[in-house]
Amino acid sequence: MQATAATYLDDLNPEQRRAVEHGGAFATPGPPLLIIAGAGSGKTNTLAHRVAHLLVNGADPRRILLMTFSRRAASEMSRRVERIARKVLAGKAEAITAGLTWAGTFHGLGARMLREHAERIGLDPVFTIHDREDSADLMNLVRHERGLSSTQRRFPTKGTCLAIYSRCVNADMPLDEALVRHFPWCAEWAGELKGLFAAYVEAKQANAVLDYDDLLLYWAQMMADATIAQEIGDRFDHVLVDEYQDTNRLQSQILLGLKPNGAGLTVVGDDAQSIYAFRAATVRNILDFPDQFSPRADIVTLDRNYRSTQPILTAANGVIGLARERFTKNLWTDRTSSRKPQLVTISDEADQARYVVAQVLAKREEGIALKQQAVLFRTSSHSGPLEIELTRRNIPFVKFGGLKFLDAAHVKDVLACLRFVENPRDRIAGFRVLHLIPGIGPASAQRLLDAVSDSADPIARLCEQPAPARAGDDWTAFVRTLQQLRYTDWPADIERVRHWYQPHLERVHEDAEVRSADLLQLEQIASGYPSRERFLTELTLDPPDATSDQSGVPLLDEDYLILSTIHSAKGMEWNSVHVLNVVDGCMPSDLGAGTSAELEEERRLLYVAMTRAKDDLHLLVPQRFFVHGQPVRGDRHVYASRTRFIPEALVPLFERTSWPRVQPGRTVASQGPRIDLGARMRERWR
DNA sequence: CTGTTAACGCTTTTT
DNA sequence: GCGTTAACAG
Repeated sequence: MQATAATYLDDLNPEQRRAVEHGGAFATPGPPLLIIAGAGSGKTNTLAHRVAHLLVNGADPRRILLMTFSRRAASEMSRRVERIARKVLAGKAEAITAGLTWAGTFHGLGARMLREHAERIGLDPVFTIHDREDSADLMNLVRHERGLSSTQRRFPTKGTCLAIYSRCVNADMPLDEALVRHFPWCAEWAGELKGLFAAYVEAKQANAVLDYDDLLLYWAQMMADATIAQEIGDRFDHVLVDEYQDTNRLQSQILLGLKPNGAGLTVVGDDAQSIYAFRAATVRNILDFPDQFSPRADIVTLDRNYRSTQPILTAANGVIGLARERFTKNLWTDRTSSRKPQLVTISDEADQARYVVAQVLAKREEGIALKQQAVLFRTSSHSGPLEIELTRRNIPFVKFGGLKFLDAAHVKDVLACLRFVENPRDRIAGFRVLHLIPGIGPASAQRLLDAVSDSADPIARLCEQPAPARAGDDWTAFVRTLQQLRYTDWPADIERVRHWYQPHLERVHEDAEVRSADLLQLEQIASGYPSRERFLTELTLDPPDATSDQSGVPLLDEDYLILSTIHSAKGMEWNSVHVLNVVDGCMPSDLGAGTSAELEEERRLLYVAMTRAKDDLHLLVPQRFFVHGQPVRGDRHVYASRTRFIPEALVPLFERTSWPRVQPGRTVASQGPRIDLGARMRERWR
């Protein structure tokens, strides 16, 4: 290696460097490697250095498979790789990292792999992908057809059915076992469920659609064939997987199919941050990884934390230290500070929102941009009161996680129309579109779909159908649009759909203007994709993940506060972090406190939230919750208590405060505004 | 058969 | 407070 080339590794600590240089600096793949990377230990940086190191030393970027948890993580990785590579390769770096085309999520890469091999595995190459809601709709259809919607005793809902199905697939678990372990209340329906799932699979095949699980399942099945597995495995010299603690059985099968002896395989993760067991991720994947190979995979542990101050880390270690299972490492740092994390008692959620706003504005006065601050919560809806307060005070924010723009009915309508012309066998899409036309209800829609389903060109056949009795002009307009869409013209297609849809939008929805703006935005997004197929696929697999108070994400140079579910905050960091509702019932969620495994996952969730903070951490404990489902001015409430994950013994690791500050002898009414006013004055001149 | 209304029940985290 | 489903009238 040239002496100058090594300088880009100089900033790494010895363990990081060992991880980066593992297997020798050559184009030939080395033995398997497991990197256990604690929170804030420079994991992304290390992985990016490893990729850059491989490239600098002659690895072919097109032969590197990089699997990350989200699309965002993949592009962040590519960005960093390029930056590092540029130090050595200067102008050539960009061209080389541009060759890094196999970087993305398991699901995204799976879709691409399957489309490439579609013919060989008997899949229609124009298959479309169902998101969760579409899958539930199809499940519901099948459920209905099989007479399961009118049973004497209530049959599980479509959502539950899908969850059971998904669990079986992702955990590679027989139905009976999945029922006993995760859905005991549905066990009496085992026979019916089995029949339902068989019919659901047939329906998907008849419709030429894949659901999320299929992308992994088909891929894994494809890898079970030795010939294809070798062919695909041989396309890659290096396979790197990020966030390995959050992968499931199916994903580890795929990985093993790609590289049976582990050569060129690198996985990175942290067993203490495993928070996706609810979708069948298993921490066993990471713990058992080394022993799947002989000789055993090498392990590098990164336990030096560069992110948080010592008091924050000590508190987080305290929380995770009470877990039932010991973890593989203890984090340490040399970032000293005298400031302990705050444990703040507040009266209710409204005060919680006011407190956060006051603190956030105060921080900004100290020079910490809003973007450097985040508010985290267990459940998307927990941020409701805060969102109202932020909107009222005109503070811009962006929210990650929870309900997405793509889940809105009007957006789904437009997408369904595009999906239907792309894949006319997709009955769920077809049904949704036909149903929009006034005068066409469920019966007519089914009849129309039946009439064309056997045709070689269903769209053409549909256009020839006589107008349904009460549809009239609306039918004519629909047919005209379909004919325009038969041969794709991208992105003009989406504009045509929008024009056709506009009158229906205005007829069905009160707030047509707002929704109409959303559709314009969708059209904007669409223009960034090269084709209709790519747009539909990638939008389903990587939906834009932020929503904000204005429609659309604020411009990049604007400053805005980050609101995020803890799950969506994975891998991120901020100077200042507020965690909402650190009370029993929210954390752990009372839905997730059933089994001890679920409870442990909730504990790790709090750990993940706490370790996002660099300098300042506030855990908020509102004492009173208003109960939902009562008259507007209702006063029914429950009292909550501090989360069980911070028992009395851990309290000394925090600074306890309450807000508004209670002074003896004063009544509540006389306290509030004192702290707010300063901020409000400043607010005026923003 | 379609569209409207009333009652019901459930309610996390995400690819 | 929400969306979904069942019942009912047109």
